[in-house]
Amino acid sequence: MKQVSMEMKKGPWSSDEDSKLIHSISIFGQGRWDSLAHVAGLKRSGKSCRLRWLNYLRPNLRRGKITPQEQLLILLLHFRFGNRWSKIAENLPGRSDNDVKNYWRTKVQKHAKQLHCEINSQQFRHFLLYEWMPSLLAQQIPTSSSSSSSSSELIVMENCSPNDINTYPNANIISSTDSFVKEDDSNIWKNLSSFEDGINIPHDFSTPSDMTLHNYSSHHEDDHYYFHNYWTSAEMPSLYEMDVWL
DNA sequence: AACTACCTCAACCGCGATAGC
DNA sequence: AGCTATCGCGGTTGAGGTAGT
Repeated sequence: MKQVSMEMKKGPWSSDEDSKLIHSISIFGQGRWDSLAHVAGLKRSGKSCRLRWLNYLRPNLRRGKITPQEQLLILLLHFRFGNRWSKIAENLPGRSDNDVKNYWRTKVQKHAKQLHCEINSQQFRHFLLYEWMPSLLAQQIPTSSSSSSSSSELIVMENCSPNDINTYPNANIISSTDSFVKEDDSNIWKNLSSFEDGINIPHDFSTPSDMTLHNYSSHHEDDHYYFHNYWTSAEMPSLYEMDVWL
């Protein structure tokens, strides 16, 4: 029988409570949150402790405004995953699912409301693709000076055509929201296979004339360069990560 | 300066999934 | 197999801050 908790504290956390939780996690690690709350001497539910840790206390959390780059990624990933906030947050280092959810509710839903359209309507989708996302893209600042892990310069590809990827002979697609394989030459889009949401692309699919590849971020770790890109064509956005080692 | 409206975001709740007994 | 505890997720709320009047 589940013990009915007496005098469980709710509401904002004090710095003393934070310290106790951090100290306990440093000793016992994450998980078993109810017992963790107990050994920490906190009159909090395990649930509350878990939330406090994940959304506020854990290391490497990013604070402050969601950057245009992150906004773009949220919009793109929402096309793919819908309201699966934790899935979206996995792709935003240092951001919690709560951050993503809050952004969506306070900014995106509000905007849809102002436009008097449903958030999932074709009209709003069109607005996102052809107005909002391009405006976010325009706010991108090349990140070559922000790199910290290497002295090499970052390569930033902006608004290049799909085939420009072939200028990087060692480029491989390492993950993608769509499944496709880079060709040695010719048309890299040839092997675009299928979309999860049911729109099938035939294997002899050739690069459509209206396809545009956008780069919105790049970073590197050791010898690897990561490019996050998306392409737009026929109202179907896509997202992929390209790994280039030089 | 005081009031109000709006915004942000931390925290709670309910529920389904999973693990363990 | 069934029950209970725990975890994780998405939806929602509300306190505190800020901007506007």
